[in-house]
Order: sequence, then structure tokens, then C-alpha cells
Amino acid sequence: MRNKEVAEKFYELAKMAELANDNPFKIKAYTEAARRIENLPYPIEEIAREGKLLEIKGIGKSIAEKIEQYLKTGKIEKLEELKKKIPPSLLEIEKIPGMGAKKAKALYEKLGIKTVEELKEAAEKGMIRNLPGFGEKTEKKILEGLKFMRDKTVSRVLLGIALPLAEGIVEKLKAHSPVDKIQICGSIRRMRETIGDIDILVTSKHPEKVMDYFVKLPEVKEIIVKGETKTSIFTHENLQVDLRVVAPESFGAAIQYFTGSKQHNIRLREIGIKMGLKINEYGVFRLDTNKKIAGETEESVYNALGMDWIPPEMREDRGEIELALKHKLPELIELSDIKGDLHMHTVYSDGQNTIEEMANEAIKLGYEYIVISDHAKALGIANGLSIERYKQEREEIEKLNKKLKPFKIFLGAELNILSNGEVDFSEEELKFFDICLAGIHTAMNQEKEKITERIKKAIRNKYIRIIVHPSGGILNGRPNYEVDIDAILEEGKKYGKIFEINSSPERLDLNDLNAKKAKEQYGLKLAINTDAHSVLSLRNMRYGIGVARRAWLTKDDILNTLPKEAFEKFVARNDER
DNA sequence: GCCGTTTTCGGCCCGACTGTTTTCAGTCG
Repeated sequence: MRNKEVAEKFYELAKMAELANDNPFKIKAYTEAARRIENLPYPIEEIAREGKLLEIKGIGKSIAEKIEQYLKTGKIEKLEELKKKIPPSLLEIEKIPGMGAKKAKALYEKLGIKTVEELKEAAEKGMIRNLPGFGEKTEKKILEGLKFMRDKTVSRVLLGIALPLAEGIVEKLKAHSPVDKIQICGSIRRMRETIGDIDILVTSKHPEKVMDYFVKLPEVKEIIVKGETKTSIFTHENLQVDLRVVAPESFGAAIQYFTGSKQHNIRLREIGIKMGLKINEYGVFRLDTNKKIAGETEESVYNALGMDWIPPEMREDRGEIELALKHKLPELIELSDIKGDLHMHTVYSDGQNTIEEMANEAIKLGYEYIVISDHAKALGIANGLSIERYKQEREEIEKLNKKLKPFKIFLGAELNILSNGEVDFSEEELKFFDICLAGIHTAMNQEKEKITERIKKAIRNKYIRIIVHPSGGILNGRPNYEVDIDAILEEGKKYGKIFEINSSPERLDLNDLNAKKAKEQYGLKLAINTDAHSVLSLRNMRYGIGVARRAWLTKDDILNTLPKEAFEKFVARNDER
């Protein structure tokens, strides 16, 4: 699948065209095409082969030709030509805050500056301030900005860190400052796996007191700006938090605006224009009379456009707007739909808590059952279990099941898919478990064909019911292994397997796009599990729910929304085969 | 360069802020 790669090329083309002072709408078209390609559920090379590129919205004759050219030759002629005219190193200069295409181009044309180093030298010598459109402050800002070169891929923080941090700030503001309404917005609210910054919106009769309290919070490392309507700070994690005070009558419109995504909002405004409406962070207005017709609540904004309220997790312009217009949005799964957690570890392997402690916490969370799935023997580093030790575990579980009735603990195992596709135990031995999960924990560097075939082999093992963390990556850590996700989903469909959405904030694997594809393209069911190694991390379930909602999944798509009796039946199918 | 329940031509999201300017261009989210 080369979608990401092709999308990157078109982002680059857009950036270079911008530097070349090309038609802004052409640049927009390139960017839009890149975004569409990035979000495609099918491999672009396949679509190209079938001659169906023009069916993708935002791709016309010219861009289709460029895609084909790139797939065939690895190059886009137009991009190569632009690179001859303008040094691509100017793109680096654009990463300095406050610097955009126009300024980078001007510096190149007037002073011949091509690189960040040359820019630094020129600024230090005071050569920038006299250029038309530049001044002393711009020169100073460049020198300061060099220290904060934007590199968004590195600076994004895991949702699992940002969300609790934001919630902590909200709790304190509620308890100790005069806020009326308060709402976390931005990519946190959309439950994206990583977060760029935190946006919090409030209404208040005494904004200055809210801001005064906010900047004195222990989370604050540095105040960036402090005003009556907007205050920004850096936390100790170098995460920017923006706190905005808005008028109560605009609260809904502001929440909608600051929740994004940007692309979703742009689409809404385009639709608004066709209806004679203007949408901004203050409300929805009639274009002719400028009369405000909505804005106090988010629902009112969407309703004014003739659509249903859209859950934040869906707001990525992936077709949700069309569904909302037709009043056909799915009823997304909720945390309270989960009846059990199927993947967790105890002190038997590398977990921190006992089986009983995990079970009691699960009961507190309202679950009807859990699967204890300690690591199997091949994973020595995690104290993987032999069949003999699983037998001890079974005995303990049986005692607890009597004690904790009607709550039920199932004995599972997280098997290792070894380098040849075998697992830790023979089929005869696997009969011992209520349910087997399997995943890759070693030899992740195998080439694509080998690692794909290896997972397919595990899928064909009739005792393995669930494939855990199918892509294998660690967010901000290591990339996914090179698995052909379509091939394993296809095999999973053939053999009736369940794929996991792993809720651990550093995994979230399957991700939203692949989970969506698993359902829509392959009709698969999924499980949302925590992979908890302690009682605390059982609460990570909400992150997996976030992924599922971003994948448009409903209660019926998820195995562990089944009540206990139905799940018992699912488990029992083991014996029939 | 793309697109069409107004359009095959003439449009293409919106506002705040900054720094440079005497009314606005560039950048940002």
C-alpha cells in the first residue's frame, strides 16, 4: 500500500507550487488530493491499475495523470521541474514559526538565501530588516524561531497523556475558579491517537479570575500569552494549553469550531454558503441579513445546516457529513456497552496484580466477565507460562469463579506467533484453554511476505480466535511491522477470526482506518481489549472505544459487548471444531 | 486543478493576530 507515500508527494508538490507562486486554488487542489489519498481505504496502486482514479473526489484528469506517472516512474515531472526552479531546501525555512511560502521566497529572491544556516547568518548580520515587507521585529523573530523549528511528527503527545492532563486542569478550574460551562475541544475530543495541543473553552462572568487561577496551576511551566479571552501556557511536558473564554450565546458554535477537524469545518462552511449561511466560531448567520440563527449549542449549528449532530470522533470529513445530511449516522459504540475485557496479564506472567485483584477491578467497572490471558512460554522475557503453570492458574480461577459468581473469569492465553507461524503449544495442548489469543512479539523485522504469511498461518490455526495488536507498532516508538493488512484481514474473514483493537495508549492497534476497513470491506467483528498489566490500566478501555468510534463501529461490531451467556457460547465453539 | 439540486465557467472557508504599513499581506489554526 503506497497511499501514504503518494500523499506525501502531493503535499510536497503543493508546498513547492506555493513557493513558485502558483494559482492558490491549484495548490488547494493538490493538498486536497493528498488528503484524500491519505484517507483511502484501498491501495492507490490498485485503484490506478483498475483505471478508477477519477472516481475519487478531488482527483481530476491532471492529478490522475500525475499519480500514474509517479507510480510508474517514481517521479512527478511537474515536481521535478519546480525543484529545478526553486531549491527544495526552502521548505525547511518554512518550518520556522512565522515563516511561510511568501517570506521564504522573498528571502531567496532578494538575498539568495537557500538554507536555514544561510538565513541565520543573514539575520545575525542584520541583513533582513531592510527588505521590503520585513523589519526589525521579523528579523528578531527569525532568530528566536530557529530554536523552535516546527517538527510536528515529533512534538505530538499521546492521547493517553494529554487527556488525563486536560481532565485534571478542567477539574481544578471547575472547583476553584468561577467557570460556568467548560469543554475540552480539539483533537482530544476527537480522540485522535496523538495530540498537538490542548484547547479548553469556558464561559464565565469573571474571565480575569479564571485566567489568574489558570496560570498559577502547578502544571504550568511557562506563560505564552495571557489575556481576557485567550491565555496560552506550556506544561512541563511542553504541551501547549489554550484556555478561551467565550460568550454563552456562542458556546456551541465555538465548541464546534475548536473541535475541528479543520477539514470537517471547511466542508460545513462550504455547505453553509450554498444555503446562504455563514458559519464561524460565533454562530451561524444569514449571509443576506447577517442575522444569527444558531450558535448556543453544537446541535443548533448542525441542525441549522439540515443535518444531525455528528459525534466528534467522526469529524474527519470521511463521509460523515453526507450521512448526517441523510440522517443516517450510525449509533456508535459507547464505553458502557462493554461487558468484558478479553486481554490482560497478572503476576503469573509480567502483570503487577493478582487474578483476584484484576477481577475485582473489572467488577467495579461493571463488567460481567474477563479473560485472563497471560503470556505463553516462548516469551521468556515476560515470564511466559508453561502448560503446568496455566494449570495452576486454572485452579485458582475455578475457586474465584465460585467466590465471585455471577462474574466469570475465563482462562485464556496470549500466544506468540513464532517466526515460522507456529505458536507456543500443540493443538492438543491448546484445547486446554477457554480461548486463545495470538500476536507477534519477536522477529518484527521480517520482510513483508514472510511476516504476512506467518500471521496468516496463525489465523488458520483453529484454536486461535483473536489476533492481538495486528500491526505491531508503538506510537512515538517503533513503526508497524511490514504486514500486508489487507491480506490478513482477508484470511481472517475466511476463517472467522476476531481482530483486536488494543486500547493501550501507546498501541491503539488496529487503528481507526484499519478497523473501519475491517468492518466495511471485510465484514469482520472486532474486540476492544486493554492488554492491561495492572488494575489501573484496565481503565484504558476508553481509548480503544475512541478508536472504535473513529472507525464508525457500533455495539454489534464488537465481540465483548456480548452479555456473559452469549460470550460463553462464543467460547464454547472451541469444542465443536 | 477541481467541481456542479444555481453553474461546463466562475467560483473555491473564516477570522484573529502581527508587523508592516497608512489600508493590507502573510501566517496561523
